[in-house]
Amino acid sequence: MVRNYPEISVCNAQCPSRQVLDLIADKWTAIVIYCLSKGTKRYSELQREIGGISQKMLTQTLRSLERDGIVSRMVYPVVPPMVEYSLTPLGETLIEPLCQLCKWAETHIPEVEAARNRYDRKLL
Amino acid sequence: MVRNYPEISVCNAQCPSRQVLDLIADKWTAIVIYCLSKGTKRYSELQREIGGISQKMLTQTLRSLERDGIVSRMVYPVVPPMVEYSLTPLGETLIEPLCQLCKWAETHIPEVEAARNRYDRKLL
DNA sequence: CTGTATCCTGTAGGATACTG
DNA sequence: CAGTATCCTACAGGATACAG
Repeated sequence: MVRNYPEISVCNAQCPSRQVLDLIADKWTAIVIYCLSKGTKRYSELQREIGGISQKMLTQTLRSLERDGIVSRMVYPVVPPMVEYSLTPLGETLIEPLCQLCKWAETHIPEVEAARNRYDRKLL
Repeated sequence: MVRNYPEISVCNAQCPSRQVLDLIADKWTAIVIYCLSKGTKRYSELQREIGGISQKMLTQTLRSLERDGIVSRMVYPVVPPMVEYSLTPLGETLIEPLCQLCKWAETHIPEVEAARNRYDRKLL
């Protein structure tokens, strides 16, 4: 089945790409994917590696990503429970654009901070 | 001046790259930048092209981007007022990673929608 | 260990009206 | 035209406690 979209563009409010972008546009999604891009991780590993995330948000983010087919969840029937998370093939295709964004963030910190200081000083 | 960061990584809650990522991680920022990547635009043009954005959010997003040195604001002293927005050189460096993300969103809509349907059906 | 269930708060962000 | 100012609401997201 082929659906017919009025116009494929993030600028178009009706375009589903907006929903996809919305998914990325929360506090944790990008970071979780970034973390999983380095390989399969257990729940507790993710929690440990991602500084500041709450259980609720980690679970919620992972569920959402699972629903979207970006993350797969592997449950091992052992005691105590063990659950592994990894990126799906679809999820893998997100690594490059997302990592570029994270790299950008990591690389351009000083410039942004400088710009902010300049701007704030002007306002006085 | 060179600042010394404990560890440069988006996974680190103390890393300023988190702040930068937070900036992108709202509903409109990515879309506004995407729009400006196609050239200088007036306020009203942006509002017209970006479906669903309110005046408040457009102004707020633009101010924030200006503060971060990503967008520059050019005011022409005419009546009625005319204000042009464009990307700064720093802002230009964001185009590629951001556009890749938008492209991803536009390209992978069907897969994500399919995954969601699959997931939701399983839950019944 | 991997979650769920609640409660609670701040704030993102929409709607509307007004201004130089 | 390019914004402010205000009001209002939904919901993101943290803290805490509990469960299988």
